[in-house]
This record gives sequence, C-alpha cells and structure tokens, in this order.
Amino acid sequence: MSHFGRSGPPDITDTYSLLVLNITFRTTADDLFPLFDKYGKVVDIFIPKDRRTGDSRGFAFVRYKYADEAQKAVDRLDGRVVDGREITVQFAKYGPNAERIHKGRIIEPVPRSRSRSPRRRHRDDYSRDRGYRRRSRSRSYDRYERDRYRGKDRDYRRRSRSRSASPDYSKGRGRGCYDDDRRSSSRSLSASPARRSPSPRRSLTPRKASSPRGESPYRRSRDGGSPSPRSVSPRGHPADSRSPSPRNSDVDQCSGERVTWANGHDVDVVAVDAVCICR
DNA sequence: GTTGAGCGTT
Repeated sequence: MSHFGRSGPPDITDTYSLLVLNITFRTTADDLFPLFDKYGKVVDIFIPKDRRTGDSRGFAFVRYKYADEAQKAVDRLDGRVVDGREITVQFAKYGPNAERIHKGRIIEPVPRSRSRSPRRRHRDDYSRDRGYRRRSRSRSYDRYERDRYRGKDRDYRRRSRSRSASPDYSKGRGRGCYDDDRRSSSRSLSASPARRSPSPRRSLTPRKASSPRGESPYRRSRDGGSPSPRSVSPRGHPADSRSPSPRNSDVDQCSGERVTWANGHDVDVVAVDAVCICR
C-alpha cells in the first residue's frame, strides 16, 4: 500500500512532520508505516528520492496528525534500529517550500526574510548521544543540489552508483547515453582523446601549398638536410639563437606555406605554434 | 551490488 506521497503534499499545515534520518536506501514508506503508526495517526510518509534516478535519499518524512503522537514517536523511535541502521527521528524544521517549522508544525508560511537559505542552524540538541559532529556535507549534498539546480544534463561523472531499485543506471545506459548524445556533434576528427591536437586554436591542415611538389613538409625538411621541423619549434627554448630564424616575419600566419630561413633553406611551416616562438 | 550527511512530493 504505497499510497504515500503519490498524490502530492497533503494538508501539511495541519500535521506534524517528523524527519527520519539514516534510513536504509531500500527502506520504503511501507516499511516505516507500521513502526510509526503504532504511536499515532500517520497521515503521510514521504521519502524524498533522487529525481533523476529515483533512488531514495536516505531519509523520510513522517507526518502525524497530532503533535503529542509525533512527540511520542520521536521519543520511542529515535535511535531505533530499522533495517540494520539506527535511525534518527526528529521534528522537521523546514517545510517543502522552506517554511519554518516548529515542532513539526508550520509556524511561518514562507521565510521571506531569508533570501534563499532557510537552514539557519542544524541540530541544536538532537546531537546528544549519537556522536553527531559537524562533518563535511559532501556527497549527498552535492548530489541533491545538482539534481535540484543544475538540471539533468550536466556531467554526472561520479554518479554511477545506484542501487538495485534502479538497474537502468547501473551500467551501460544512464549517463553514457547523455554524454554520447552531447558529444556526437563535435566528435569530428580527433578520434583519439589521448592525444590532443598540438594547435587547438587553429587547424594544422595546410591550407595552401602544403606540398606543391607532392612532398610532405617533413620529407622536404629532411631532404634539405637542415632545419628539421623540431628545430623550427624550439618549444620553450627560444634562446637557441644559433638556430636559423626565418626572414619572413609573417610566418605565424602561414601555416602550410613555405618560408625561407636565414641560412637560405626553405622549409614548410607545419605547425603554427612552432613558428610563433621563433619570432 | 556499492553511498551515509541531511530537511520535502503531483
């Protein structure tokens, strides 16, 4: 009977919400209902789920009709081991729309004073004997925040862990299809991601006269016996003053063209980066 | 199959 949470938020203004933390990712509302219903009238149980994967986020909201019953549930169920984990039951402090809640009941429709952060402080005395210290809100916070604000077409690079409830995202499918779709348009020529193009800002393809005589620039240089393409590109060694420098001062715009060096040799410009350093 | 601080849905 998982009728909880299927018809949107019910009349929460009249109920008392409890926050149940530390439940198992497999725990469902049906699992929690018998426990909490023993102490009062449970009107709703809601387990927030990852909107994208559908996974449980590991906590739940249990709404009681009466405050005393909710209080009783807190007293009795806080620290109870459910499904192998010690759950934490406390009154919710914030509502679905960031309403401030006191003792599980909404006392302020909307916190307009606070801009966007209704969380003023966390756990006043709820961290009694549980060893709750301020850790670094890391994982699930990012997971949640990204799902909420970043949308679903971000790069979920480390969001591949899911449980048995969502096998669709465990392997193969899932984020892989997103990436493929987004990259398919710009996957033109560099099929090997391990090696990048030496000149990302400009195409290395000789535009004109790359081999006027059917020779490749490399062969041409070697045949010339003199400055090889490597010497043309000192790459971090501009102090190589003994190396011949081209007379042509516009070589940085002549990729694929032929330039004449001071020693009289002609070389083909094969890389824009290489020639720019020589200037 | 896995995670583990936290506050919310047709």
